[in-house]
Amino acid sequence: MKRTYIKELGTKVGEEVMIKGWVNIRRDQGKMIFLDFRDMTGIVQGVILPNQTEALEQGKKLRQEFVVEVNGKVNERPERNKKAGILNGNIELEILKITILAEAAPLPFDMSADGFNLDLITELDNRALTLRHPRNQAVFKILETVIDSFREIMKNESFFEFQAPCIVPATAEGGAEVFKIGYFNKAAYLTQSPQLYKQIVMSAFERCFSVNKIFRAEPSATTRHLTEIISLDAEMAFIDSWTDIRDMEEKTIKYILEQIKKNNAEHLKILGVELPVMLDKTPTMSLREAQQKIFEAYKRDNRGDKDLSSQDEVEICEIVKKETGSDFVFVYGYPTKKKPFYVYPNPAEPEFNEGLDMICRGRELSSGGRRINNFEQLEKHVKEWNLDPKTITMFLQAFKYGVPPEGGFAFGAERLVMQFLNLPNVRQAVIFPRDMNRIDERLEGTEGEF
RNA sequence: GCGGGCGUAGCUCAACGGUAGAGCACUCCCCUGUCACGGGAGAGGCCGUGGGGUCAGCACCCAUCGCCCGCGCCA
Repeated sequence: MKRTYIKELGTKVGEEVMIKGWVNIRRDQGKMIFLDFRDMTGIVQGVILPNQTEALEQGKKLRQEFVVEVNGKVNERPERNKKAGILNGNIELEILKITILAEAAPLPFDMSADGFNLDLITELDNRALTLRHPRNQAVFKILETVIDSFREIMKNESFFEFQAPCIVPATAEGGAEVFKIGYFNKAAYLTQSPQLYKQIVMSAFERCFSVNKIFRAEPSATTRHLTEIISLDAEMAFIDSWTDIRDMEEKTIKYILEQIKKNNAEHLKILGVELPVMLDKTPTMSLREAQQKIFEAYKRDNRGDKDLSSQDEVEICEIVKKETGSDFVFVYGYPTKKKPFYVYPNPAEPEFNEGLDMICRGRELSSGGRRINNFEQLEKHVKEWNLDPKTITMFLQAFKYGVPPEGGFAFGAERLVMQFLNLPNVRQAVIFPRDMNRIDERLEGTEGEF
């Protein structure tokens, strides 16, 4: 008999079917047993009636996560036993025969919907098992949608997709710490950003994007840092102003939110979360304006700081939410000297640049902005930033031969999911998170020190 | 890196200067309509580790390791 997926059982009332899946839970009533089965499409309740002596005997052996093949008949439930609002709430499978395909050891923790409340460390130490929980699957399905829909909107907007390299020579970008690796008898590094590569590719293709793993060796043990990150990067030429970048970024996020709403309604329901609100026009302000607003509302004077602190990001979002209802805000205009060499200084006020951050629900989700496209200006910045031009020869070569006014942006995919779903820790948005203290297993002591 | 908090059963957590507890999971028994059922019994602990003070410590003090949260750095 051909396998029927659990989601399809509702269309087979009265028919005999065969399903395959896992035992979600057993409710043993003695003379009859209820069993919930799970496959990749959903859950259904099965019942072994008292006259099915062979099936009862098999049913007694089953525990959670046993893998089974079940033959049975799809019945409409008696009226008083119907459950509204859940898949297969109106039907059940009358079990005729159970074949055990694989046994499962007793679970090391409670997988029930109510009891699934694990310490992060337990969750990650048992990833192979916790990945089976609907709540986790909901998160990772949404991450999948984020990446898919980023690709879709980029392609719809005529961006060319390329794969940036992960192994890079000495890095020119300041900021984040890099991982050094052995490369034959030389040193190389893991990329911390496809930034320079996407600018080179843009110089040939006008518009490009990449979905890339990037690596940060920062000793940051926080709820929002990883050492291995999925970076969603875009770069576009022939812009008139940094506001073109903002508009494209806004359009991108809007599309991603729409796709999540469309494709992941049931996952959002499982997680019990509301997506952030994006208005038609997202509020946009300069760094100094943001700091002024914070000063006026909270009497904390950070006017003059080079960037928004974590608390500033929380507060500016509170202010914007209250004033406009938006969960997003763009902040532009950072001190030129405090940002990477390629960021475009505002011609009217060169001490501030046209860098752009997007903040959502109190956390920075993205940074971007307009870049310098004039070769002489770029060379001047390389010198002023004390960079060795030899380490970015290929990058400079692109600009030597003519590059239009341009800019771009990047999102951390995991942090995006974290903010959209209100997860308390970014590790919950990654199936196999890497951080300072973990590569699958916890890194303890000095054993295997490099 | 700095600051704060927490380490008790497989998991999630109580309690308490004087005999170590619950819920779930596990083993066994009962249960014909449950909704990740219900009832009963059992098993399971060097109270993270090492010191110290006390007649007496899981509890108080010190050290150490681990984890969580915040800050810094960053996306």
